Amino acid sequence: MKIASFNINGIKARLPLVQDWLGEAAPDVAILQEIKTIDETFPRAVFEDMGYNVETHGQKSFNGVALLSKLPLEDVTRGLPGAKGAGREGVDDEEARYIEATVVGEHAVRICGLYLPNGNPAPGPKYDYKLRWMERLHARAEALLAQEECFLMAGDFNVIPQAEDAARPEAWEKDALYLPQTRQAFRRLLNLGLTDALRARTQAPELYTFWDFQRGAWARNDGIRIDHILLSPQCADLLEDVQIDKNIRAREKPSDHVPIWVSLAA
DNA sequence: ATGGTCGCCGAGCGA
Repeated sequence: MKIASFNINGIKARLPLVQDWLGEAAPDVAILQEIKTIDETFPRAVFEDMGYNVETHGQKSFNGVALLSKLPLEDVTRGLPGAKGAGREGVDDEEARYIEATVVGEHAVRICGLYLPNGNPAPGPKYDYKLRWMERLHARAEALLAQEECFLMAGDFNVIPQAEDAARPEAWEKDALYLPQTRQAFRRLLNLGLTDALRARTQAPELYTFWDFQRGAWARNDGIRIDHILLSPQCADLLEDVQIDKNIRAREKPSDHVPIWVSLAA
């Protein structure tokens, strides 16, 4: 089972690219972030015509996540539990950043798609929200780990885990993506027993998933690795391959992120 | 130090 994550930075602007990529990469499951639209205007029929089941958790203009799957998406939940002032219709967050569903192939895999808050500027209320959100994600991971089943958390974590995950780490020292507290919260997630799929397979440097639109970052390969797929122990047992589709960044009208995917014996 | 670029939508914010 091939499972891919891609921050598309707006589905309206990215539809041709996403269609081309899905046709070529043919993931069984695609986890999308920053759809930047409401559920009603997400072009679900385009993906249904390509053989995908579609579940979205959108909002107007910002954020928004979606799951596409060739197999049925079961037990879909929207929103990360634990927000202060949780409320509307079972959704636990003002910002649409989290969706879960189960896909059943040879094994059942719980898919957790997430768009973690950027957190800049730090310090400040946005950084506080990011750290609280990471605590809530930690709690959700603990709850899922207690079930001892196969699950993965994938998406745009907005975390540069280590210096080798940035072309110029010194440029990020005061940034919410790389501050010590941010990286500690990410390590705490891994220390629960989750596996960073990419780092389980390679320690190679310069494996980036994001290049800023500004300053010719792509042309200079001034990238960072902030899109991650974390595997539960039962899921890590099934890991066959992990890759970053770097070539997608060189296309017409690219996103600033590229896809990352795992292949599981599931 | 600043500005540089995108996408959302139709001004300015978020990244």
